[in-house]
Parts: sequence; structure tokens; C-alpha cells
Amino acid sequence: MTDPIYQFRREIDPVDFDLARCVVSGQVFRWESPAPGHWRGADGATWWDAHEVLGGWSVVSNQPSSTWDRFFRGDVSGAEFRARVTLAGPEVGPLFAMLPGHRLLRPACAREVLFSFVCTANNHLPRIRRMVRHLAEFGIPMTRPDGTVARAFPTLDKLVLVSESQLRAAGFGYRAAYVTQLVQELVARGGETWLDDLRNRPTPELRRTLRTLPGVGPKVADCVALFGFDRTEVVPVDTHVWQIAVRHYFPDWAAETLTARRYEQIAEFFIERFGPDAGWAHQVLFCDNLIHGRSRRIPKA
DNA sequence: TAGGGACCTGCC
DNA sequence: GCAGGTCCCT
Repeated sequence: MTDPIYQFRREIDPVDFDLARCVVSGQVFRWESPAPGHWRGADGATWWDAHEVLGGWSVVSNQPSSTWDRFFRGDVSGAEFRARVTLAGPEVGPLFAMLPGHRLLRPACAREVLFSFVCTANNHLPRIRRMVRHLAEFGIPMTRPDGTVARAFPTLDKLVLVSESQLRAAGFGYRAAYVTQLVQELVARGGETWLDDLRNRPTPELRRTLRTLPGVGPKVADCVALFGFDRTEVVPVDTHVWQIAVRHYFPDWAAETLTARRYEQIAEFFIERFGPDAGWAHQVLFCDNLIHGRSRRIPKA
């Protein structure tokens, strides 16, 4: 039995959408480029195979074009977003020119986002990708028309079979325990049903609830809320955002450390300034800080 | 509520 | 030495 295959084409304006920039910016971790102008990606049980064509992308997928559009937030105008953010925060405006085509993504699989970001704790991108790919290997295989195999991100009944020692051997380090404990806890709370039900919760409750999961602190919880549950007003405050916030908005904190209280103050500041655009605006600042390496060594002054 | 330290692994 | 932190303990 073979799944239906969809083929479609998307015209794009490079200022509005740069596929490579979007999928390597650290929002999602299962995209790779086997060749120039060719990208393969997955989200939950969806896979895409995209080839660059004149003025856009030609896409093959096991899901219709609407799934692609949703993932890349095609319903939101990047130009209008940039205009709103530049108005609310002039300091962000100049960054858009350096990050053309950057977009806030909207993965459909909250489970994949949750496990992915548990892997990001005190970690760096290449290894995060490797770990998420490793987890994905426990998912069911999906053969593409060209014979290559994509993986559905494993469901809990698959993940529950994975041991901590197995993950440690695979290089997860201490996050191996986070993953296995997270699986146990999710199962105990009602599994996929419980996770799906989180979609109906108001954002403050969602954030609080996610934080009660093992391996999920404030930062990871907010990444999951922002990316996995489409709460676009949520701003995960990581080391980069902390440095950005201090540099741009809270100079008095230059000698301070990030506490739970300051975390919330920064998050609230972003929401007040950018409203529902806060999450995307934060992502722009984050990417800029990441790319231009300003996170390295704050001068003690 | 804050502050300090441990924790896997890999790359600068 | 540090990375897109979390957890545990004063």
C-alpha cells in the first residue's frame, strides 16, 4: 500500500522566502541539502522534497501544498511583518536586510518540536541535528518516489522502547535521561491525547504546563510554545536573547545574570513592544546574534 | 527569589 | 572554554 504523492510548485520572492535560511536557522532540525538547489525535510509524518526552479520551488511531498504553505507560514506577508516590526522597533529594521527570506516556521508536529528542543539544552546546532535525526530513526520509514527513505517522527509507543543507555551510546550525553524521562512522563499523563489537548490551552497555562515536563525548563518550554504550538507572541529567552535584550533594552543589567524574574521581564517587554509579532521579531534578533557571533565573550568592560 | 555547580560531547 | 539549559541544592 502506497501513500498518495503530491507535486506542486511555489513561486517565491527571495526577499520574502529563503528556504535554506529558514530551515537552517535553528527552528527545525530535519532538513538537509543533498545537492545545491535541492532540499529534503520532514515534520512529524510529513516529508518534502524540494527542487529549486526558475523563480521558485518544485515540491514533491506526501502531503498537499496546503501543508507546505502552513509550515512556511505562507498566509503571512513578510513585507507587512517587516513593516510592523520596523515601526514598533526601529533597531530591528536594519537586520532584515541581512536576513532576507527569513520566516518564522510553523511545524505541525508538537511532539517532534518538544523532543527536538529538549535536545537543544546547552548544545549546538550540528549536534542537535544529529540527535534529532537519531530519534527520527525510530519512526516508521516512508519511501519517496526516488527510492530514498524519510522517517515519520516516532510516536510515543515507539519512543517508549528506547533506553537511556542506547541514547547515551548515540552521543546524547546527559540529555539521554531527559528524553527517556520525558517519554515516561508523557505516557503517564495520557500520551498523544494529552499533548494534543495542550493546543486548546491559553498560552500562559501552556507555558506553565510545558515547564513541568522533565528536561523542559523555561527556555525550552517557550520554544515549544512558539514553534510547536504556534504561539507567535512567545519569546524564548536564551543566552543570545539575553545578550540582545541587555544590549538594546536593559543596559542596566549588563553586570547581572539571567534570573527567572528577569526572564519574564524580557518576555513581557517583547510582547508589549511587538505583540503577536514578538516571536518572529525575537527570531530575527536571535539569527542576527547567531550569525554575527556577537554572543561570543561579552567584554567585561 | 538568587546564586552556584554539575552535567555529555564536540568544536573553536 | 563554551555551546540556543535544566536540575538540584543552599
